[in-house]
Amino acid sequence: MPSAPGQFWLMKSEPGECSIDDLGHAPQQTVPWIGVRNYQARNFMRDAMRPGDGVLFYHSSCAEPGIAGLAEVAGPAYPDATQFDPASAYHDPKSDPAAPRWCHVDVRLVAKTRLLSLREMRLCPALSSMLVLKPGNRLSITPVSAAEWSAVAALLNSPAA
DNA sequence: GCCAACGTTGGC
DNA sequence: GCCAACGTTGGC
Repeated sequence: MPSAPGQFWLMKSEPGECSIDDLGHAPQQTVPWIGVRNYQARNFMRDAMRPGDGVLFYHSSCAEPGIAGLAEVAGPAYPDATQFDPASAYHDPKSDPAAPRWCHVDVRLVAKTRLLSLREMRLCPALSSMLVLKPGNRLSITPVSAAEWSAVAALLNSPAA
């Protein structure tokens, strides 16, 4: 656990792209959070995240969506190199190298946890305010309140429902 | 594979 | 600056 993170976030990752185990096997257990092409999510990383902030690592678009581990923001945001790579799926021809449009932070593993499934999250009244549970929410990065973070931590420390 | 939600694009 | 069309996300 981060000792005293300033803020908390939930970050979605498709396990086929980068799972919690992929994060654990990465150098320094840290991955660059490349490929975000949504302005709101970018703004969270660029303007609001601080090194040490707590991250709920969430598996999306998979058989068992849910929180798979805890992580932390490893450093400040910097330009996403893939936006200038024509061979990359994340290439953005409209981005000006003199004023890069997309940036990202690095994310470091804190602890792999049991899977707190989306289904179980929905059953917990203390989590009902979480943005990720709102119908139709597709934002890949969402802020998490201290109360929500604590409630998630409590659920992770108890057996699956 | 379906489909609802919603962000982005582009014509006007 | 409106808004319809389109593309993407992501749970089911």
